[in-house]
Amino acid sequence: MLDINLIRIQPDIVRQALLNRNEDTHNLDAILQLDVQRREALKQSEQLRALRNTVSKEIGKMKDATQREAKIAEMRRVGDQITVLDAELRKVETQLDALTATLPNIPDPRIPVGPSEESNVILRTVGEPRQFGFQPKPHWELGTALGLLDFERGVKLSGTRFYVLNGLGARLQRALIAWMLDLHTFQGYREEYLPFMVKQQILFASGQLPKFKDNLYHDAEEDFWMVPTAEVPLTNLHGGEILKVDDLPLHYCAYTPCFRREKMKAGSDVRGIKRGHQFDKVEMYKFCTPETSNEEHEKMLADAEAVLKGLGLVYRVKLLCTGDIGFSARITYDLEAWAPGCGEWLEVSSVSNCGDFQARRANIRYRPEAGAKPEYVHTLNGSGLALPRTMIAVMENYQRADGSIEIPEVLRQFIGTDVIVGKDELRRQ
RNA sequence: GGAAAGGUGGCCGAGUGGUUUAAGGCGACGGUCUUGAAAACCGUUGUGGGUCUUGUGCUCACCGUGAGUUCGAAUCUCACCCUUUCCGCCA
Repeated sequence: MLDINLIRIQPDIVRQALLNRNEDTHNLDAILQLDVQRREALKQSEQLRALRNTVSKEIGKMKDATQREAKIAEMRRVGDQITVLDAELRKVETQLDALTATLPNIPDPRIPVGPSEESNVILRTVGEPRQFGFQPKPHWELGTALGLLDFERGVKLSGTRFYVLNGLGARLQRALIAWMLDLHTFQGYREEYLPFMVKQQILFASGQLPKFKDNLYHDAEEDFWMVPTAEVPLTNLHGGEILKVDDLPLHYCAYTPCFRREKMKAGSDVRGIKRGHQFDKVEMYKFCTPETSNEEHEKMLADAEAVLKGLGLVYRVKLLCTGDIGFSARITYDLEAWAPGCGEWLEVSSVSNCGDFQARRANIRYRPEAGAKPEYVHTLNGSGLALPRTMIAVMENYQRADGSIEIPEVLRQFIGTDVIVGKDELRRQ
């Protein structure tokens, strides 16, 4: 949520931000007008309330019955006026809030301006793609041959784009989760186990609602919404709180499944486990002061990169442009891992600084010093990492000519083997 | 799911329609005293909005949430949420 004072005083900044994001600006003019109406109605209503408050107190002390009745009648009329004004005020406020809630965050001036992903900038590529002495296979071939992946049974259970991980396939994912959480804990993030279903308000605060309702799953009868990312419950962990400045920055990490209703383009990403309605992710999250958020953002990027480095994967770092960053973000780095089998750079992480945008929606503040007014914290989130795509990168990069898959060093103690050779070995496990 | 009791400031806790402008206490902060500290004493104390004469300013709202009754609601009515205890069910 943007500060209404900012919108009022510097509407041009907001207008330019919308244009840079390739979004239209007509809501902005409506907001400015509603804001004027709101303050006018509020002023009138409050003046009448002030009058009623003082007169009502006098009524309580009045002895003269006639005089008393006259004042009561007068205040009854004032009350009626207040009722009318308040109804008007509520209407205006509802409209104003609805429109303000649709305004995205203002992009950081450091990011490239551009209407679409074409304008994203690749900052660096880390590592050299491995040279294979054979044609590397895509993970769906490797996985099914080794008995790690079962697409048919996934479809049987839940339909297209669902899959089952078998045996060491499931175990590889669990090993990745356990190792990543341990790594992040070592990096200073506290591990949290969170609800996977949350209330509607929680999704509003992190910025998914109202705009992206179509991408969410929810219970038809109860106010339960399936989380699309751990960022949602993590943002709201401290919702409505005034944090102690000495406790900042707060670092959290969490493993959750993620549920996303996505309109999948027919024919794209159909094969394999790259994109589905359900996937697992380990997430990092920070609450910090405005002064440190840029620095914390860079550190979080390094923490996400450490996961890729630990796994020995080749990746590149992308700085997203104004047209491609998320609704709540001011600046976002994407990390893309190289997958030689399917020949793609796979987005495995997105590391964003949301500034005070989510903190306003979730009302998360801190007191800079004793006695000072509370101010909004900054919030940051980053994947560390998304599991299916990390699985793809590991499987495809560590495959050998005979179709077996070597296990990255760091995962061996979690999975209990150095190599996945095939179904026969699976049975012996 | 059933029954009962509850929900008031950072915390405890009083408050059943009008000196409540939410008592009192604890804590915290500031001051006096002290070589220093403690104690004692004095003072201060939440959040958000509006407004201008930017002030120790004025004003509105906030006692779980939302409606309602009333000239006036923490207080009365209704609905809902949450907590605690007991019963039932359950991995």
